[in-house]
Amino acid sequence: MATTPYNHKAIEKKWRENWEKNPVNVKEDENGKRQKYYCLDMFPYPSGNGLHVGHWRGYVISDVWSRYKLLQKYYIIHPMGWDAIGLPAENYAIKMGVHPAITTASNVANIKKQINEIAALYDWDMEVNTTDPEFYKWTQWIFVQMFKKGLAYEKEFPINWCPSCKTGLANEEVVNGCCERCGSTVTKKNLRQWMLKITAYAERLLNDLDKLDWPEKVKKMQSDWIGKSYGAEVDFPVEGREEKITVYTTRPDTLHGATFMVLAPEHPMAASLATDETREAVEKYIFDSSMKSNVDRLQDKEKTGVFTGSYAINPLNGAKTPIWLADYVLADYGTGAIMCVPAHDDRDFEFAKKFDIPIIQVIAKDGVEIENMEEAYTDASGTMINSGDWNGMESAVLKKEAPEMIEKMGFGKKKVNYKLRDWVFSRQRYWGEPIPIIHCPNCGNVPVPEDQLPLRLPEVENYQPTGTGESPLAGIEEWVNTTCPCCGAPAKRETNTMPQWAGSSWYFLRYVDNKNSEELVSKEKAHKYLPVDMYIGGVEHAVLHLLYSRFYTKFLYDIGVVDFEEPFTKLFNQGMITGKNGIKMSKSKGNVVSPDDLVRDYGCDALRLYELFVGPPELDAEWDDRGIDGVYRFLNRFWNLVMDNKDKNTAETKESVKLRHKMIFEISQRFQNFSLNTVVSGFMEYNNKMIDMAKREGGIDKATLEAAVLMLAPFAPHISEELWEALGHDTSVFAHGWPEHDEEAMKDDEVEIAVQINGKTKAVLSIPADMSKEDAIAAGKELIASKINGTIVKEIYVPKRIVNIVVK
RNA sequence: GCAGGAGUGGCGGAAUGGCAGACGCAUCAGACUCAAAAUCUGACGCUGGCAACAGCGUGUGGGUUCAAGUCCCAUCUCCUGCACCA
Repeated sequence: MATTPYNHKAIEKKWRENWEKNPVNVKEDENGKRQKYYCLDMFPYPSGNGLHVGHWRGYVISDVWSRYKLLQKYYIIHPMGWDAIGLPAENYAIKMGVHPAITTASNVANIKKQINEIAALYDWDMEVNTTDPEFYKWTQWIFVQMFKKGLAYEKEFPINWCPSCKTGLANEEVVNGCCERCGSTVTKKNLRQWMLKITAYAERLLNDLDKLDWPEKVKKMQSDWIGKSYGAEVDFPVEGREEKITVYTTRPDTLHGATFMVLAPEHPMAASLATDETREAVEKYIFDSSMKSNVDRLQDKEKTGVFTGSYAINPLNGAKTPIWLADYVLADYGTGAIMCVPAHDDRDFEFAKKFDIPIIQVIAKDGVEIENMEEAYTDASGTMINSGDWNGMESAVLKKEAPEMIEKMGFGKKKVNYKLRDWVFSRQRYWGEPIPIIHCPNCGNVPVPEDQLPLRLPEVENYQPTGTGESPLAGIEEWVNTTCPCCGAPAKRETNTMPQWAGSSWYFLRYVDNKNSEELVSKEKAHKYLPVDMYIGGVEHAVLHLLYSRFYTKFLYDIGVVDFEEPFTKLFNQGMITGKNGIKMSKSKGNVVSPDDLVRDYGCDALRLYELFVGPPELDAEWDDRGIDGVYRFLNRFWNLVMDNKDKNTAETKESVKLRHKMIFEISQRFQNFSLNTVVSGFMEYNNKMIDMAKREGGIDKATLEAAVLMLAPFAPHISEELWEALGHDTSVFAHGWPEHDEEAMKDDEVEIAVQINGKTKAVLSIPADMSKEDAIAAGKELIASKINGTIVKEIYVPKRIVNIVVK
């Protein structure tokens, strides 16, 4: 037995203090000997609830990976900070009845303490906090640069409005018609807004996804969100009028089958198309639609619509095409008007059936026209029928060629459309960065001069949201009233604030130069330390934060602040830790597991190991406290193994060297595959093997123990440091390099093979590893001779694995 | 509806087409102990058998292969995302 039992409390205390004095991370390249590795966590917003075991997991994953890279002789950028400005923090403050500045400060202090319990490599010199004016100075500076480039602009239009959060929302923040944060049904409100022209970057945001080492799922979500489609705009003359109606279609090949046209009720021409007979119904429909929320529109699966009384002329074949209004057509996509081909589109088919509109099939599979169509034929493959000159063409070919043909015929043009909309960037709330714009009656919108940034958020008595569409800042006269920086005339400040995403869109750049008062980040540091090599966080930010950050980075690239276009080279989404039955941990469910007790009883090292042992890091896992006993027992057994054998000077044997190199090889490979749960099981597996060997041979050599300690260090840094010291080292385990395996030393002389008949194992046989095929088969056959009934038709030998005798 | 992921013992989960169930939890038995805990040793997919052993087993049904959890086709269930984007 070990003379000193494993005492996690004493060891962890000792090494915390030690690291405080002598940090283990190397922060420089040591004259080119090391390369940088920037491993980043999605920074938390400092909630008052503190951390649970689920939060730990992401931070443990990133720290294990950082330390692994450190052992691989990189120097590590591994910072942490606080996403403390914005709605979540403000809502919490309102709930507590305390000013957000106070709650965020105390929450930050609290969570920082909890995060330190993880014993991660975080370099607190790099810390940033989005509420710090020295930080949001640059958040505002970026806005000013965007304004100067015409990418930040003002617009009044009906935006998504959350009646509970009392603020406007970006499209990305609306999930199934509800507020992403609070779940309230989102309504429309006509408001003056600041917008960011993210659509100007749609193509680049889409194309550059190819460059990224990101989960395919996230890339897909982003490309779906950007939603590029190829098609054509087609101009339909309106019978008896000068104006034309332009529709957008991705299926111009089906133009001959267009039997009606539908405009969104919000279309500018909608009301004017009514005739005396239809006017009343049309106006009612337009009014009713305007009263419907987005959710109602989505939920009413039954199509509604009204005939305007007017007709358009199909420019291709001169057919008279009735014009309808219907709210299944979206006003803000394409041109807000569509041509309808009921034979080949489900929605148009449903509408035509309901309102008894003719259906003309123009694509036929194998040239056969369907009688009594019961559903739309949406398969794009087939040949054209009922299509004049186009008859007989392959529809797939025509689909590609039609836009240009239409362009040549002079009644339309090729057109690419995106689902992505510009970003509604202003919020009618207090706890956000003030938008640095001054409204001057003479000069219009003037940005706050850069030397006057940061534009500080004023102290205010009442920070409750007003709900009127005005921010609480609008009530502070002395703040609102100012003078124009251009002409000196009395002017008013913008009172909207920025959304919570503003700071998080670029914070990762600031970590590496967080005290620079002259620049957002110096060119040298940006070049040296950025971009982020590994970004770790939950998948919930797939189209919010991660899209915005890419947009910001591309903009900063365009204005020469950084020399790369993509902020996060590799992305890893960790799975969520849930309570029993996969229920999300939350205070209200009462199923939150706090790490505090576990750290006290089992130690930080044990919890770090267990966080990853519960399952593959990318999958969700149900938390079960009982399992932590297993990793704790492992640590104790490993401790005893090292302590009992460290001073024995056991000589290396061929077997112990083989064991060591196999261990190094297998664990390294699992690390490399990011299979962190099997790395932990690998520790246990080889620990068991080392214990057996030590028992069998009276000891185990030191080099093998050292290799095991080194590889355990990223997961369990405290015990590893202690054991490393016990093995006679006076420098940190992290000053050493990752062990290398030797192919030759791993080779087995004897291997066990399975001997099968028709693929079923009948016996196991030990043979020399280099035995010939013929000999192996002969040996296998001899062993199972009594079980072979029938004639042998084939004999298979897979080296070092299997002999299979095929019998008929 | 569309897209992506998953389905393996009592449980969490392992398996470059090559002995399914590594590793761990729980359970059971034994050792140590006056006793318990801790620790150590062993058993542990299902069915039949005292046993050696035999048969069956990776959601379901087919297929390819000497050999399939793994590849192909079909199908069911669950989770996630998107959802009238023309």
